[in-house]
Amino acid sequence: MPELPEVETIKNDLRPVVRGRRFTSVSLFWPRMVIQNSAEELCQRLPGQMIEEVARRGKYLIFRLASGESLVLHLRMTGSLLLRNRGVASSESNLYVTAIFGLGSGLELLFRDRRKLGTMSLVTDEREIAGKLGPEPLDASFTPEILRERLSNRKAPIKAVLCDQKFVAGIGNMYADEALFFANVHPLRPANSLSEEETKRLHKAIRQVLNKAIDSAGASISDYRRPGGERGSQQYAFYVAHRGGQTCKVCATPVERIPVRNRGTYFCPRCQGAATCS
DNA sequence: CCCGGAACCTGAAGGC
DNA sequence: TGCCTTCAGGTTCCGG
Repeated sequence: MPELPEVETIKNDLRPVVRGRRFTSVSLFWPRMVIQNSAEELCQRLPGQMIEEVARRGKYLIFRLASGESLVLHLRMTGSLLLRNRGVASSESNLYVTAIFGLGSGLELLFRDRRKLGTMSLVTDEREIAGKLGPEPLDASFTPEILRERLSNRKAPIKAVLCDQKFVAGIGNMYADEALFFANVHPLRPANSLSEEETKRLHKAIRQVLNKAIDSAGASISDYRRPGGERGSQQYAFYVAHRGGQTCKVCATPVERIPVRNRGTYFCPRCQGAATCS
């Protein structure tokens, strides 16, 4: 599941390769993935446009075009991007392809998506999408004080609030579990019940967990691959995420799995205390 | 505004 | 072996 560290890795890998190139063609095999505008409009307007920059906002990947427009992609759960040279196609890389972008001199960017939930749109202003998101957790402007203030009027479980993209952008199921573990906070705690000390720990844990995952090029627990096809390695370093039935790396207590808002949630019942008291 | 649940999707995994 | 059900989770939409 691509979250902030995975999309950041994709951005870092793509940038040196595609910056300055033009979209020479686009083929859509699942037109419903185009949102905001129509598939026909995107196919008409994108070819010929030059890629000035590749950026990330939350879990969105953004191709900033010289025209001022932006192509905005979201990989959702099973989407991935693969760079390849035309002609060296393997049958494996042809699986689940929903779109192919031509990038000139035989280079292609494939959008692959087993469950077809990924999206793309061509917008005149990237803020049409990025503007609805909460703060970037790795920005200097995201301070412990900002986090505490934003938590103060939310009483939903802290796990659910961390996964809310309008609250903070880029955190999903895996990294919410990891951050709560390192903050020693139970995932079911009401968000507004965290003490100042716990909020500071959570702020620090969010940054550490995300930065460490970026250093590891993300976590390939599902379909996530880097644009060159390589896997990330962060999944091997998880403390609780997707480790149900295994023991806590800190205290050896079995890691538990519970549903929180219908999302599989992993935590250590000893390190992360109780759902109610603080 | 806040909260919880359904819908969108389909391969994988588990039960019988 | 094979059919059937359930699960996976990011986002959007809807109702309370």
